[in-house]
Parts: sequence; C-alpha cells; structure tokens
Amino acid sequence: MIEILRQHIIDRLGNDVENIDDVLERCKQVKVKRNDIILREGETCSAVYFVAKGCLQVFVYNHDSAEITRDIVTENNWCSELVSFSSQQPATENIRAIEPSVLFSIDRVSFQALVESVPQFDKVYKQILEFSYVNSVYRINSFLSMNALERIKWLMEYRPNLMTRLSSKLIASYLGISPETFSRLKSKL
Amino acid sequence: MIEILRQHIIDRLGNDVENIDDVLERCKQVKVKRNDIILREGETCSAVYFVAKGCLQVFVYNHDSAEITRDIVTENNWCSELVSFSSQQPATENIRAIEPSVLFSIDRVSFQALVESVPQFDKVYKQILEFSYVNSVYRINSFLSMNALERIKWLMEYRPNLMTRLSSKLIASYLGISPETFSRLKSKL
DNA sequence: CCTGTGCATTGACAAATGTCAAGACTTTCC
DNA sequence: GGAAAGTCTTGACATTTGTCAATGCACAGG
Repeated sequence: MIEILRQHIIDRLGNDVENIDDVLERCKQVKVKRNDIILREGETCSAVYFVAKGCLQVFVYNHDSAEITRDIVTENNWCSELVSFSSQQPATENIRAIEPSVLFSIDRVSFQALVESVPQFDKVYKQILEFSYVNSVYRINSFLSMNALERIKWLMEYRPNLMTRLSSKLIASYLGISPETFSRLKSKL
Repeated sequence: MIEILRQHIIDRLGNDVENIDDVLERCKQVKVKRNDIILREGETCSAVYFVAKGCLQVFVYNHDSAEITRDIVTENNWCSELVSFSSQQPATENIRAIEPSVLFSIDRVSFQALVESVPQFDKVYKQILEFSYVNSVYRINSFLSMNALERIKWLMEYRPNLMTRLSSKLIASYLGISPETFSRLKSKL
C-alpha cells in the first residue's frame, strides 16, 4: 500500500527522487472504518494524511448542527486541517472517513523535519499547497457565479466520480444546497 | 516605499534575515491609477505583486458580463493569478486597481531564482501560500454556512475596513449578492 | 458651471431555494 | 430475520434573493 504513496511522490517530482525512503519511513499506515472520526473540532491537528484508499469528508457544523462539507478528499490526495496543523491551535473543522480507508499519516515533528531536511519533500508540500489553493479558488468562483443547477453540472464535469460515489445528502452539503433541492434539480438534468 | 516591503518580510521571518537585499533588488516599483488593469484574462500572468499602497480587485465576468469579485487585496498583501503564474497558461481572472496604488512586482524569472537561491524568500512564499489558502477556506465556509445577512456581518467583523473603503457595488459582488439585496440588508443591521 | 454617467436606494414582482411533513425504500445492527 | 434508523423523493408552502424599473444623488470631465 505504501507503494501508492511512493508513486504519488515520484509522479510529482519526476525521476530525480533521492531520500524518498526517508519520507516513507516517517509515514504511519492507518486503517479507518466508515464513519470513523479522524479529527474532531477543538482538538489540535497533529498530522497530515495521505489518502491511499477511500474517501474523507472535511466538515463543520452550522448553527442548526447540520453538517457543512468544506471538502471531499479521495485517493491520491492529501488531507489535513492546515490552520490547526500549522498554528497548533484547536481545529475548527472535523475530518471523517466516509468509506473504509487507508491513510498514511505524518505527524508534525516528522513533517517539520522532512520539510527542513529533504528538499524534495518541501517541493511536494508546496505543490500540495498550490493545488489546494487553486482548488479552493475554483470552489469560491463556483459559489459566486453559479446557481445550484450550474454547480451540480460543474461537479458532474469536474469531479464526476463523486456523483456516483457519495450519498445525495453529502453531495448536497458539499454543493451548499438542501437535499430536497438537490433531488429536485437532479431530475431536471 | 520599498521599506514597506522590507518591513513586511522582516515581520514574517523575524530578525534573522540575510539576503533580503537580493530580494528587494528584484522588485520593480509600479504605480497604477484607479481602474488600471494589471492583468487581463487571456494574458499570461508574468509576475506576483506586493501591494505597498492601495487596493486591488481580482475578478471574473459571469455569463451576463457582470463582475464577480473573487478577492480584494489591500496594503501589505501579495496578489497574483497563481494558476496562470505557475503554469504559464492564459489567466482566467482579471486584476484591477480600485484605488491609486503602489505595487512591487517580481517577474517569474526573478521569482524562480529567488525561490531557489534565497531560502528566506522560499519561506515567505510558503507563508503567503498558506495564508491565501486559509483565507479561501474561510471564504468557502462562509458561502456554505451563511446567508447574505450573515455574510455581511462576517465581513464587518473580519474585514471592517473594506466596508468603509469600497463601493457598495463592489462589496456586494465580493459577497456574492446583488447590489439591491445588499442595500436592503444593510438597513436591517 | 453644466452635463452626463454611474451609483445607491426603493418598490413591485418573479424566481430560486429552504423548510416541514409524509411515504417508500435501504441499510444497519442486534 | 426483523426492528429501527436513515435516505430519497415529492408536495405544499415560506423565505430569501434576484430582476427590472424609476428616482434622486454624487461626481468626473469638458
């Protein structure tokens, strides 16, 4: 399973990868069941996670205790609560496995050590940051410029696997609409 | 004016700053008038900008040619179209000065050189990326969990200066609501 | 100083989306 | 296997937000 992570790093850096084993040694494999909570708001986020298999939901609760899904992270992507991870303040978001998943976690101490000592890893980290940022920019633009139906179409185009893989309720919460509206609009496609 | 940028970098790195002059030498001062376009969609973004004075709007046009404001960048912050800047593909966003402004621009070649050769600069870059990402996470959560009135209150709390500094039309476009709705909700505060 | 252009506000109405409730259907778990 | 819980869909209705139009106002530019 760790080979998936190795390949991920190689994919991002090409073939000139030294010290990759230093990175992999620091990664702890974690298996989680469906609905397991990986991070609870209020706790301090002490690791970043690579999703080798499965799917994570990053979410908060609104004032009615309904879940607001800020992000869905699938295989071959990294997941964390960066605000809490880098500042070591209590997290404001929750992370949950929505499928049985296999993760590789790197704790904060190892992470800092790798950033300092393995330039390759630092590069990967920057790529991940840029990727996350770019994704969130798209997401912001989708909220600013699209109505609910357009956002559904957008999801179908850019993250089609989510449409088949997730429950309607979850998709609706990711799109920022009610399950009822989602159900109604789907039938208008 | 360049002292503002010097101070910005020192603020982010503490006192152990070497090579800072290598960075500052690469920065070209640019003065722009109100409404000057700094980047037009379709062009390739060739620089990052530090806003020493003034205010920039990052925006796109929706299908009705109305402006959608993805971000507002004020003094002491960095602005760019990162997607285009790092991939050298045509930009999908526009950048405009909404006040007379003073910028320091670092072109792509210089930027790459600094990232490679000045570890300090690389650190600043990562901090900026993290900051931008965190901000966009908050913004996404605001769209997911708040209605128009709540977003207005949120803006008043977290970016109060924008409320006094920008036109109502611009604020509305930043919040993702129509100017009419903004006008009506303001009176309900 | 005048004029035109764009901005802010308000009203009337339309469209989009949310809420609540009910029923059919699945899935989970003992 | 069967009860219990959760999901999906649909209807009726409420609320939020958008659109269009009109007016008053401020401000830039000749």
